[in-house]
Amino acid sequence: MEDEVDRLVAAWRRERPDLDVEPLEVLSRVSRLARHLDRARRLAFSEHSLEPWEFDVLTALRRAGAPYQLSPGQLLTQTLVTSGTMTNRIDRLAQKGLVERLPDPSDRRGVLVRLTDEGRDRADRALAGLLEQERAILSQLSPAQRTELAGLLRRLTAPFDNVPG
Amino acid sequence: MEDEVDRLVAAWRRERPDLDVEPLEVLSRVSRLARHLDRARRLAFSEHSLEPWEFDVLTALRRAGAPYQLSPGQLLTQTLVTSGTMTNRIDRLAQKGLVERLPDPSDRRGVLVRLTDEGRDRADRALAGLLEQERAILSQLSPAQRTELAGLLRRLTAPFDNVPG
DNA sequence: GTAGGTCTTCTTGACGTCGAGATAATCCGT
DNA sequence: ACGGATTATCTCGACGTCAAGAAGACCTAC
Repeated sequence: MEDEVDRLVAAWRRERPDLDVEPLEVLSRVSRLARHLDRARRLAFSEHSLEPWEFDVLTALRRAGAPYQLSPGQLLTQTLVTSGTMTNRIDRLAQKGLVERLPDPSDRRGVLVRLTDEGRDRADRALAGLLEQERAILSQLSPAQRTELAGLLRRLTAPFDNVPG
Repeated sequence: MEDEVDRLVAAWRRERPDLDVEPLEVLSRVSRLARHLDRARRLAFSEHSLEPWEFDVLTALRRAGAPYQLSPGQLLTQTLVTSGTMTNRIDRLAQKGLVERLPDPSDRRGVLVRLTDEGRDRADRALAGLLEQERAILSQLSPAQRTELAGLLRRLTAPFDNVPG
């Protein structure tokens, strides 16, 4: 089955036969698939009245385990947004009663963000819905292919996740 | 080499052992990698004074081949943005002299967006830079692995690219 | 102890995107 | 021809993000 990237690559080979556009076969698919996934996630979360950005923050806290609290800085590395964005997200989640800000007892510069009970329930319910949807998308692949794909992607993400940048 | 998604999945297995979170091994990596790629692209394009969104529109037109023109609607399907966003993008690119709007001779509702000579040069130069950067990222994989990865990703993107949605 | 550098979080203003709706032209069945 | 449905593009207001920088707290070497 052909996709948009096949058409895109064919067009480049026609227009710029002097260039080797093979990298696009992988990385353009990654970017486009992520965009499609964003849209699908937005739809799936709307059943739980959650936005994708809310889900990202709430589940990061949920994963931390009891007492479900992390610093804004820790949330940054998990969600890949800037600090200004995170401040804003925490503000809005706190206003909705899904998280609360506490002073960090061991560092007076710092803050701890803690999930409320309602925040935890919302995160748990939305996660179940997301997994169901993702399984449907991945049904195009056999279990072995999914493992293979995850392994290849890890080789690309690891350098980003393990350097200072 | 471990990445953030390995840590994320391990955390879920600890906190929610009742759930099968295997889908995240693939799809969370796709989303996170796309985010890293966005940042890297922004950096690469800044050498050419181009924003990623400008690159996306200019290269779509460049790929179309002479006379380098497409309708706003055709640009939508290639760039995965909404129509309001595309109108705005065309406005700003036209103001910079990189594209121009022409009436569609065969449909008076329609418009054709055409690349100017400068727009074409900018697109060509930025593409070369992007490919160089992407090759560096993909150097983590052998040629055979890159082909394998592209094929697996195509199976996931094709359903999105080939349905009305 | 104290000065300089480094963290951590928050503030601010500009920017780009989205979603919903408006407008205008085209298509199609009768 | 005609009316209704459809299509193409644009308008507008709300929203979320970013980048840069500010303020305060911490740390280390002297």
